Amino acid sequence: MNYWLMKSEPDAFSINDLYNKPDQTEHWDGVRNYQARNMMRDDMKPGDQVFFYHSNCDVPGIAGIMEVVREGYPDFSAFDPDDRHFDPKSDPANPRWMMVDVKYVKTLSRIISLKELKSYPELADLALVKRGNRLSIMPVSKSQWDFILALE
DNA sequence: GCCAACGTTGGC
DNA sequence: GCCAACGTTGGC
Repeated sequence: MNYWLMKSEPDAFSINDLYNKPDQTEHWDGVRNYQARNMMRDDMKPGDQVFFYHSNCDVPGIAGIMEVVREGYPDFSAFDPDDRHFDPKSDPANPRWMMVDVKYVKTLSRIISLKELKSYPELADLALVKRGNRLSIMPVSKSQWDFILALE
């Protein structure tokens, strides 16, 4: 099993929004970055555990946990001219962008803030805390995962 | 294949 | 709202 962290702006889609979805499941559409796409296409499998990270908000940090329930498949929002993430270069016959489905697992009892995550030497290698990192999906090691969970 | 221009991300 | 970081685009 693998572990991940996925970012979302809570104004657009938060852990509460996921909680309120039918079956508490949603497709993670709109990712338009090749590195992140490759991880969803090649590496994320049902059963993988994922931190839900709230970005670009008052207190950026880890807000909850979700689980991958469907492996990578074409991101159909790329085919919709009315969608914010429409990409005319993504051909339905040869889709450029992929997504996975995720299911709500739990909301943490508190937000574990970016500021706090940066303060632990144990997490120095976590891509999230590296300067300038903008990846919206990143791998988390088992030891990092366990360490962060123990902070709650 | 280089690289300047441009757009986006996301913390602060 | 600012701006550093950085990915993408497109002219050459």
